[in-house]
Amino acid sequence: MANAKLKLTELDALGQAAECLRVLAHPHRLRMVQMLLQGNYTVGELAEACAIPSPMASEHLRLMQRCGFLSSEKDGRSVYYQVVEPHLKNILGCIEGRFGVSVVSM
Amino acid sequence: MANAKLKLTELDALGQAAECLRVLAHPHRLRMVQMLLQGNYTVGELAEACAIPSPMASEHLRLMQRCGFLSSEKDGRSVYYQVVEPHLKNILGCIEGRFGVSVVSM
DNA sequence: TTGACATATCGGGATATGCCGATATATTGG
DNA sequence: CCAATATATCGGCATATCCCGATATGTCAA
Repeated sequence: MANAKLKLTELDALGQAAECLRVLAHPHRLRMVQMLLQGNYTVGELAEACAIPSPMASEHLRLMQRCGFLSSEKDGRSVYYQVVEPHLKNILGCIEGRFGVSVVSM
Repeated sequence: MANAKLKLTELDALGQAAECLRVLAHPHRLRMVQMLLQGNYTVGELAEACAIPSPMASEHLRLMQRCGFLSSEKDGRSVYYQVVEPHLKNILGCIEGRFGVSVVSM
């Protein structure tokens, strides 16, 4: 396999990609992204759906916001988060294709 | 956003997905997968492309093999690895779309 | 068989991450 | 103002991960 034409991404860019994947690589954060791809939710609603206390949900959301996945919008004493990274939809689609989804009423 | 119909993946399945993403979330492992999606390479060739010693490449490859991403095939004193998880192609496609690729002769 | 090479595995030290309790900062209603 | 609610932040402990040096296994060539 020597002297082949390869399409490669620079190693430092792959370092950034790895950082993004590490941020995504958590079950609660994956569920939050999965929900936010389908609608608007507050910190408290996301926390409840993950069965974790709100402060911990807030930390996860802040982490995803700092790496450019999410943005937030304040409304009264609630804060709504939205997905702003377009590639997340595709990646979540991969995960859903591999690990399954079921329809739930919330 | 209450009483909406949501498509959700079970939390324990998302835990498995998160494990897979953590395995993938490393620049050297990403480069190895990127190369193996385009051809067959030995441990030594992958190590050289990542600028790391072969024993470390071997550890990365074993990790990816244990979680079902890769399989290996021995040929003399070389070992060739291949991608066996079909979703990796799509995920790497996302990463390349987001972080870029360039054509390289190796 | 010996020496060289390719790959695999082991042990440890530095660093990062997840989680939790506690506390802090808004915002609303009474 | 006061109490209650929603969100954010801080300190620290337990654990996991990364990387490296050293060693082990397996294969070939002479």
